[in-house]
Amino acid sequence: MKKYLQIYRDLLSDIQSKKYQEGDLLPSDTKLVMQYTVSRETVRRAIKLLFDEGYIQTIRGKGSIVLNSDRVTFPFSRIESYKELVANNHLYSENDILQMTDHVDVPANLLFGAPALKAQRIVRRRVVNQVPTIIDYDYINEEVAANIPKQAALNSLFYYFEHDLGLKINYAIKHITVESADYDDLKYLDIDKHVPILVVRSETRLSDNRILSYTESRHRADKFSSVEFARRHE
Amino acid sequence: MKKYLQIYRDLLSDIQSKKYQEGDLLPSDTKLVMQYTVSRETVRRAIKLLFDEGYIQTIRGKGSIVLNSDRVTFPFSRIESYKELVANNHLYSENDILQMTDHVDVPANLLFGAPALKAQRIVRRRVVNQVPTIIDYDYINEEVAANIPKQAALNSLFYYFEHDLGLKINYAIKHITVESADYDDLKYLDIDKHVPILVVRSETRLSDNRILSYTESRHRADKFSSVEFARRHE
DNA sequence: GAGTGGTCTAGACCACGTT
DNA sequence: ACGTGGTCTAGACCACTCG
Repeated sequence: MKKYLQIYRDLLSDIQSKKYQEGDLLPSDTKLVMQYTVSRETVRRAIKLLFDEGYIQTIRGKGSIVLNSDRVTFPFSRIESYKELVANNHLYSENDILQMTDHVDVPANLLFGAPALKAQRIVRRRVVNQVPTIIDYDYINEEVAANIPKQAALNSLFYYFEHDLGLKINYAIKHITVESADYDDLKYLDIDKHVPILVVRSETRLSDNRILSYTESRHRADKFSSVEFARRHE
Repeated sequence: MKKYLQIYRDLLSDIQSKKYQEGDLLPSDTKLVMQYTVSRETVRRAIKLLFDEGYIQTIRGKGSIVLNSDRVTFPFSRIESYKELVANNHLYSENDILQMTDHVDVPANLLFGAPALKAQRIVRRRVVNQVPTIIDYDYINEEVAANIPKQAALNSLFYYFEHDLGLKINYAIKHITVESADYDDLKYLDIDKHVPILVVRSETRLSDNRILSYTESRHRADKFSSVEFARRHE
């Protein structure tokens, strides 16, 4: 077990359980060094992680202040599976599989500079609190994963990729726009044609930089909300 | 000058100038240690920064691969001033000041757990490539900055805060939704009432955790596009 | 086996805030 | 003056990729 991750998780869990509340100071570097009997750089790695993810604010000469981190909902700047999203936000949700097709072409112009690929196409609808809210079109690179079982698509593709196939998902490039509803949006989301659609098109890559999938996620914009933590650089 | 930042900037500039192209390997840690005559941890700080911001992918046993980073446009996960946005995207843009008012109340329910504050209200319109595209409502905390000159609002509030006032901007919490156009949207953006508005409401904080401002940024959604780099955690 | 990145140590000096 | 976080050093061992 990586030591800095253990310290990070311990502190994070204390923040999330409100043991440390907004405005509180975390234990100082020195205290954590003694408590965990590790070197200071190791402690600082854990602190840096909490800082990067917006859980704390570090102030020199003072300490590490806990910030308000009660912000979830649909994230742009991290990869989260729909299943995780539902769990984190305590939603009630159901999935339909609308289609599963093999050997579909994904043309290069949909991807961010990557060559075209053969994929398995999976179309799913997410029903949140009884309301049809999202249609996901997933194109899974057949060179990475083929013949995906229906049950994996019903449960969570990411869970299947990570736990069953042992794939390491690394990053995605997401393109966000707002568009008009198309025929299938009207049909499957049961909306009026004036309801806008927030569209997230993303290309997901593995740790070895292979393309795992291209996904188009179409959200009823009137049901959409996102909270992001943004830092100022340099 | 911080050594790791110098190394970071040198490498970043080589990436952006295409000296290192997509798929190329950066010099190894060992080479950078020799080149800059610094310790390895210092090199690794620079590499970690490039990794965190999505410029490279590190692969153990192999090296640091340069990724495609031709993605700009409106960012959610970083704080960027409108002026910087325009420069990075090579847009042609003009600003109108629609209103400047002193001593406006910002009620606590607009903020993320912070108490209400007195602010200077600045309303501006951004005209991008001749098209009125964004209306920004800024509420600047009067305890931090008061009597902001008109010229600062015309040029860049962030530039004024950072360079003229010496303030250190740290982070923001942004709330993103899609809404219908209101009366002022129709009037100042000159749009049809069916054009949706992408709304970003954000609370910006300084390094000492004081609130700098609350901002509501209303974008013509049909002109909006954003590209985000997202990582998978744990 | 040689080279790569990932983690860790035990020190050190500095800038800053509080007392 | 003292405690805090920020940076840096000169080592070390490990897991991994590649020829």
